[in-house]
Amino acid sequence: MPPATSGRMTAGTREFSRPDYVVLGMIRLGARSGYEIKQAVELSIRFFWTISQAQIYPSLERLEAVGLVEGCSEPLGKRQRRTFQITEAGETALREWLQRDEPMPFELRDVGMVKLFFADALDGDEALSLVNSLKQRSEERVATLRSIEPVAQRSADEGNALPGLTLRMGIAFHQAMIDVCEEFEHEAPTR
Amino acid sequence: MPPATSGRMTAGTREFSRPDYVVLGMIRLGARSGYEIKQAVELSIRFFWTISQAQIYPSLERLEAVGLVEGCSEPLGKRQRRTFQITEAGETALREWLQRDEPMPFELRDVGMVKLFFADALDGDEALSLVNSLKQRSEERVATLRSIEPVAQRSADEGNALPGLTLRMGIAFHQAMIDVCEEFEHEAPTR
DNA sequence: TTCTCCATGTAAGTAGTTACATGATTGG
DNA sequence: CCAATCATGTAACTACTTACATGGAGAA
Repeated sequence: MPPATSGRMTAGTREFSRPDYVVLGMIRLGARSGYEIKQAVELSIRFFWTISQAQIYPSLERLEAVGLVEGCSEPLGKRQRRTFQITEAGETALREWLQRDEPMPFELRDVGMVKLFFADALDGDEALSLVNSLKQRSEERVATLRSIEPVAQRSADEGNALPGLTLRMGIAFHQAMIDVCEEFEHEAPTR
Repeated sequence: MPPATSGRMTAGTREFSRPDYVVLGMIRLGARSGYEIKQAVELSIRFFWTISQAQIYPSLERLEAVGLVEGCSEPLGKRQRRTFQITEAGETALREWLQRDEPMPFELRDVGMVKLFFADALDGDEALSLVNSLKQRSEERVATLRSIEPVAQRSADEGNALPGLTLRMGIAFHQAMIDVCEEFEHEAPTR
């Protein structure tokens, strides 16, 4: 098996890392500076992808070096600022990536579920309280996701419908977790 | 804000990392050697937690050093082998961790959803084919999870009911993703 | 003046991985 | 005898992260 680097390939096929494409995609959606890209990520895809500021600026350099984005110095007053636009080549590269047939691992890392898995070590009521805290966690998540819905609606009106779909997915699978928790709460006392 | 190390704390409260507790929990459930722990993880919690072999042996050393597990040399023939059992102190520490009120981040990292988020850059049919591949991915996942159900049933019969709950959650939220994909497939042509 | 926001850049650290090394055992 | 499995150990690396540094702008 070839080493599974999480993005780049040894050959020449896949020149950019996943974070690079995220940066590229956010520029396409209108984020101009590195700062705005970070903000855009926090406002939108943070529930299934994160990126730290420290990654963004080197990534922008790489993308600019190969001409997928075009940077230009646009200071606000004396405050330095580099803004970026996606190029034709950038659009093409992004679309190529979106259509590329590659493994898309669904990576979940959840201490909550791990605790639940081991929770037979607890007494019944203690386990129930863990289930309840998991349910609460998902309820809170559903609430914050629902509060984003108007934003997604606006972006849909502007021709970007798919962000709304990822939002629906987020809501749907936290709702699914809530349902399982509730089923258990009803079964549990009669065990 | 204190540095958010993903497990240990600077003070003395939380002496062990999350992987340490996973190792401890697996020993409690009957995994004896480091090798068996790795296998147990792959057979059970791998969909929401992973651990590499290289982490396990150092972790076992730490746990043994503080007396949460008791190791003993049990070679099979001339093949070296150290087996472990959980101690009273280990059981207590595990239960304390399970009940500990701490943040339980639900960390999802999914290129599939990222692609979907950006997929308005594609033509309608291209986007549909991405949605379809996401749907397929979840269908496959649901199928493999369903194939584990008998194993979970057996563990439930032996008094460990909660692993089955994590399994149901896994099935439920991949089913939820399938549902959203299908909704979209039905809406999309009429957009 | 002080706080928050805008904006960039980087050094140091961490948590994890892969890859490799070793070697016994079992089954075809 | 060869491949797969059991079993442990570790060095090198990767993909990030946090923390810190700098400084202008606007508002209270």
